[in-house]
Amino acid sequence: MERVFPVRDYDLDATLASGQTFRWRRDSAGWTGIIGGRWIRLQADAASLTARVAEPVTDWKWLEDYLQIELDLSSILATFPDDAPMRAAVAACRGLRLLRQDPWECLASFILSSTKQIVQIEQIIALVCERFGDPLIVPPGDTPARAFPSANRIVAVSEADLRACKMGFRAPYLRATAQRVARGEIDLEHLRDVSTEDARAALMELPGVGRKIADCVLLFAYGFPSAFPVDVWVMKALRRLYFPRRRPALAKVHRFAATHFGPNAGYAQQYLFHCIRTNPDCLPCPES
DNA sequence: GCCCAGGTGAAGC
DNA sequence: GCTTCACATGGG
Repeated sequence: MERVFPVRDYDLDATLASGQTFRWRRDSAGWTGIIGGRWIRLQADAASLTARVAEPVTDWKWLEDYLQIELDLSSILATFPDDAPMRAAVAACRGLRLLRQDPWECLASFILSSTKQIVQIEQIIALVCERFGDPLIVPPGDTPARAFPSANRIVAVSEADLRACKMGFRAPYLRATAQRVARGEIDLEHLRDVSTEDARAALMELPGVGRKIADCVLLFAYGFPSAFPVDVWVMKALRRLYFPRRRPALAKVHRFAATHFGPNAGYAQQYLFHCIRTNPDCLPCPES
């Protein structure tokens, strides 16, 4: 079954390969992934996205929500600061979008992300899904696919079996956080209804979740627009662009981000991240 | 061999 | 408050 969604300003490649999600695979047929337990293949054309699913669908809201198809990107970009770095970043990857992902998968994925390259994060998550995820229905002849394992499922896996997925010291963090979720000690759905600060504080109570990972989940799963994850790449970009010849403390960077990048600071952050990571020279260098 | 990767938590000051 | 360090594993 197939469905075409007209879109403007949608760079599917940049969106699915910008380190906000880790399970999509691209080949000649397009991008193949899993959303909410459904196998899906996406193909981008100049003015539309074509979605193919394995089973009939009547309501496509789950996909429109995930891809943020209805979002008017230009109104977001208009809130970015009008400075040379942001102009360069938007010029380099206009059409990059933020997805609206499942909170548990996003949280678990980013717990596994610490001090790992994106390729390795993808490998770890692929192993976890292959070994512990439920099989899904795929079109006849396509590669088998599995769901991202639930928190309950992760709890049932031994730490040794998790470590065997090459996640190293992150295994106890993932398992302990899964326990909190499985026991209902944190309600990930409820976080949709609270303030950014309260949601962040709740996430940071979880083992293995600090400010950076919390901000990733706030931004990529819940859509809190001011969440501003600062990893080594974003720090590198900010230092070069806005703090030349300095080494600002993290707290200072967050204060700067909150005032300088506006209400959609998180969106701006993703543009900076994707730009500097894909082409270190794409952002203007003030002096040097 | 080296340094680095979408970091966090504990210990020390 | 801040800095330093250990924590696994693999890429370049």
